[in-house]
Amino acid sequence: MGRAPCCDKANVKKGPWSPEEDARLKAYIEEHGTGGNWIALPQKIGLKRCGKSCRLRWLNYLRPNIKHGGFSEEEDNIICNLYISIGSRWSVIAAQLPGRTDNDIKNYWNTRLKKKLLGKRKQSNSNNNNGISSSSSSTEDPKETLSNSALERLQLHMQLQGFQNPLSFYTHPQLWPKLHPMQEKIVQTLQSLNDQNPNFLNPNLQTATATQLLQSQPPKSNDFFIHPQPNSNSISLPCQIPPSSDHQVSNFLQVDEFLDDQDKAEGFMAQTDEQVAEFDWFKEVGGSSKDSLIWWSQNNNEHDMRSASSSNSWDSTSVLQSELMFQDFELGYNL
DNA sequence: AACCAAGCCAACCGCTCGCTT
DNA sequence: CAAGCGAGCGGTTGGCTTGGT
Repeated sequence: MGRAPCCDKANVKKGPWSPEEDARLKAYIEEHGTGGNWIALPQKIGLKRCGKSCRLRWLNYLRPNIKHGGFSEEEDNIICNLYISIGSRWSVIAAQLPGRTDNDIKNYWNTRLKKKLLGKRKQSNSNNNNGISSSSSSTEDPKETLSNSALERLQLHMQLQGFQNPLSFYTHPQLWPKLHPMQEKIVQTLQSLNDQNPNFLNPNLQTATATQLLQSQPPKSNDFFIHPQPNSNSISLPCQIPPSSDHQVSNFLQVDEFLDDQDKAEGFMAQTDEQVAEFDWFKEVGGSSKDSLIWWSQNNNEHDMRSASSSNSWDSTSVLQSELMFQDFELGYNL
């Protein structure tokens, strides 16, 4: 069935709202409320606007107690934590930040917070390129063919979730569309680290604030969350970070040391061209992680314990998301 | 001063969900 | 049960601003 348009597009004004329109809409809603029908509202007021547009204007701008800009470090941390935990569910994230709108948070994440993390990567990467890894400089480098969005998702996922929660995804083979050989190396190495130091991953961890959030606002039907499997192998999942910033930082430091060790460890260095490429890729992700994790841990260390919403647990985002991510990944690598 | 690129953000678009008929 | 509809959501776009050359 076709869907009828919500309004007569031809007779609807688009673009920025004038102060007069704002005033009319605000005055009407403050006096009468929305009446539960946004579609009919603009006609009542005499505005040539789509009902959806009115709703958006009210929610994102005219509504009382709206804050614009000036995000605090604490808010940054909450946004980052929740993004990693639940993904781009901006309305859920916004619900944890009074006065903030989903649109604001989404814009803030896309324009600043994400770059705050990835910017470190670029800086780190350019430094690395002055040294080793010249073999990946070809324009045919598979990395270059990976779409930016996929690369960002992959990097952020690896940086912020993977290293926070190193095995949450990788130790569920049934969830893997297909593993890149480098990912297998990562998993193996992290497993090895965990074998050496059981505290590297702590299986006996507490529940997630983010999970609780999602229980109050359940995921959509096509979402799927990874839950602990009591009978799984030695490394139980998900590896939720215990409610101690010390633990968190400790894990960061170990990852940091791990990455440094890998930089130095010739034994780990790839021997074939393919392996060199893989290693370059790993260094790119890993190198960025180091810096970002430092930033992350520092900020978390300063602020995370102050907010109940600032969860220290790291539920996986949906498999759908991960699969899409790896579909892009596969395309990029032509796996 | 002029031009260009990047950053930023308000607003739009199209989709899904859930309620009503 | 299916169709119709509005609300809500997340992704994307377009235009303004800012900074660099």
